Amino acid sequence: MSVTRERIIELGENLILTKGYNAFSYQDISTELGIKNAAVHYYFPTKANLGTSIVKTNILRFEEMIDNMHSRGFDEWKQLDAFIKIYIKSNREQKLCIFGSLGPDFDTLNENTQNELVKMTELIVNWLTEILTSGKEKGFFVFNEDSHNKAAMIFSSLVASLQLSRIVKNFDYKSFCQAIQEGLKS
Amino acid sequence: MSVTRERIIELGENLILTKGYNAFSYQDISTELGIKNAAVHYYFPTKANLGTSIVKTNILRFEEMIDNMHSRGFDEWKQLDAFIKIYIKSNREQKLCIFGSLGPDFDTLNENTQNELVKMTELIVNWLTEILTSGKEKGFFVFNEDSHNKAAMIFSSLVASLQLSRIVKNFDYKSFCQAIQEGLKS
DNA sequence: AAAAATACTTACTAATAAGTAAGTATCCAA
DNA sequence: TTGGATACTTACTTATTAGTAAGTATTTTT
Repeated sequence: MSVTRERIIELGENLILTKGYNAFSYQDISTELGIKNAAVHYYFPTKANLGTSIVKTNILRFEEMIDNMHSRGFDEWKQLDAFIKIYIKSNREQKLCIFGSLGPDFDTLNENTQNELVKMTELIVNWLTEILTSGKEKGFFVFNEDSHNKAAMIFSSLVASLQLSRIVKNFDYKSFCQAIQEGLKS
Repeated sequence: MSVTRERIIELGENLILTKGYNAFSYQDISTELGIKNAAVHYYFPTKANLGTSIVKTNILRFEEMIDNMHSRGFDEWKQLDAFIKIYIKSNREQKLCIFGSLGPDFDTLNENTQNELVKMTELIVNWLTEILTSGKEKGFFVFNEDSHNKAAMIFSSLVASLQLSRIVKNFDYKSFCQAIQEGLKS
């Protein structure tokens, strides 16, 4: 596949994660890549097209990560830890996550992009629910809440705390993530 | 103060909570109010001006709520419950909260708006930290985490789950909030 | 009654946005 | 070697945006 195409997706994603979907333009991408605005339209006729592709890329990336973890025989703790590490990395790079960034713009998104975002979100929350459930059964995790609610809690915490971290000074994201994990022990 | 001015703030806030800051325009407001675009500029010369006023209004509203709860002698449970009820109401109205909506757009906001948003966020998180601390001291709340992390967790959960609720079908927001509160008992 | 403040409208400007049609250069395959 | 696919550029259009300058009607103050 085309290198330019991939760089557009990468740059578009970064712009969404820093400025938000409705604040970035094709010009932002084209000037950064040293090409013309129309060249971006060559690969992605509409912004909705690009948005959808970016979410689809995120879905693929997540599915690959899960497959990879399964093939490596990761237990529930390791899987959760790997997931949390993605957020720690995002925080280090001063970025949000795709859900936290596109979520508030949901109503302004194209139907296809909305559908992919729904797909991605359900994929993540359902996966989290499952590892919490099986981890609890195995005695790894201790919590009283319903697994789905607990999954939503952990996911929501990670998502919105990326925003908190950018806004509240001296917010210790790593310590926050540790607290989430510690909370699953007792 | 002017009725029109207040309706602009109210409408602007609603637009931020549904479409996001960068997706709404003065035209959205003026057509809804049956006035001209320039009339909105009469009250708020720039969009940054309006944004800042909206956040300031939210700060005032929050401070009034706290004062009100203090004068009514609300204990920590009742205070937390009142806070959570705001989110339940937002969810019922299919809205996000101002932090969850402006957070992702932070870098695109005017400096004054950013400062107010920081102020509001710290106000909320510090207040939550305080009631968690004193509630724990009194034996009302039971949790092992550091109060500040726990406050960030609860706040983040409430914020991002408003987004989750719009995106994931069959998400039971009330049950989710109950789970948060139950989690403070054992 | 005159002056001034209030609450707008009219009629714009300048910038930026997404998007497109038509053209060009390069490379690869038949 | 020629035709077509690929990867763009040039040069636009149309729409929308924030923002403004100048004018008008109404109310309030002096």
